[in-house]
Amino acid sequence: MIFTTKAEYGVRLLVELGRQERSAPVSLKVIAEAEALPLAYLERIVALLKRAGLVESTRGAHGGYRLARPAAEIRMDDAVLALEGVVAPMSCFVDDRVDGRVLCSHLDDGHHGCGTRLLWMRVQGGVVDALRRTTLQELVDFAAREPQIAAPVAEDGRLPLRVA
Amino acid sequence: MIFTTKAEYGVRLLVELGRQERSAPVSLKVIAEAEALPLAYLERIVALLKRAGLVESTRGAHGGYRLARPAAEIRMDDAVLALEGVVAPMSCFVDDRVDGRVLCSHLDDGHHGCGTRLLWMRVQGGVVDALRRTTLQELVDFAAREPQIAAPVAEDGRLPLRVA
DNA sequence: CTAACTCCGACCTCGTTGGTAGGATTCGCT
DNA sequence: AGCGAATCCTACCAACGAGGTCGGAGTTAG
Repeated sequence: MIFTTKAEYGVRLLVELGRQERSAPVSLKVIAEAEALPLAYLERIVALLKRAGLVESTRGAHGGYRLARPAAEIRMDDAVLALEGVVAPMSCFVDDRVDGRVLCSHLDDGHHGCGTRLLWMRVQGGVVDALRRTTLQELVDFAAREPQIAAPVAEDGRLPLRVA
Repeated sequence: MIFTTKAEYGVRLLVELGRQERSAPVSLKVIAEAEALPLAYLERIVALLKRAGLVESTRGAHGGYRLARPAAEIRMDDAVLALEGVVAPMSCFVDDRVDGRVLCSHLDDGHHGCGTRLLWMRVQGGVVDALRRTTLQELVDFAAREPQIAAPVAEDGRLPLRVA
């Protein structure tokens, strides 16, 4: 699998926040129940988003989180970067920010250059591209008009954050 | 990291085979030394390529491996599929071959559909696309005209498979 | 017959993933 | 003032997969 649950849960969390665009802050407890995710784990994940400036928090009673800026201005490459760290196809890919190029550390290991570099660069390009051209707003809209397969609302007592 | 060393080593191995297009079979030992990879581990990796029909083997003395078809006809999506198994961005992605669609298992978990599906589908599309439009031949050519950073030939006693 | 190979399965070690536990701290409310 | 709801923070932990080793058995040219 390419991404871990950090990305999965983190993006889900962002989508939930995106539905309540800029209203009162939403507590993690509510989100955890709505998405059926472990609260304690979510706490650690949302910390990543906060450090990246994608999310704001207010502490104390009736506190919670909300988006730091409109969903349309949150690109998913920022989100995933914050959640997963650098997205690279192989461990030998280091992004050296000096000249902005991504290079493969196998280059300097003696023999002919790493024959796989071209491939991994294309793959990484594909991923980064897909992430960058997707905004949180799109995901929110997409989730909203999702076809409901069955039993749309909570037969197990869970509450959707919002019905539509 | 997106891919494991299986993909890395496996593709490297294919590139090495690609350089000797259809000559006598090359033994793993030679490749292992040329690429500085563990022989025993390579054995298991090449088995994956063989099962996928990308590589042929001849046993016994002076045996070894060679490409089952011309490098230009080997697409990297086949290679990576053989090496890594299905490439999916998340564990919830199952590719059900009945109708050819890729779907997310979170769809049937009650509430509103998985808000992240659109994103992961785009990402997967980007990866698969990059893999499919890259042939082994391209990698062989690319590796051949690699700029040598320094000390091109073996100061540590390792032999390049071919000087080029 | 033996050296050089491919083939195969069991085993092992280490780091990461995905959590949990337990507590501070900060605030609204009464 | 004080309680409860929330964010914050660190430490801990079990399970799993990644990456690799080992030992051997089957095959074949010289």
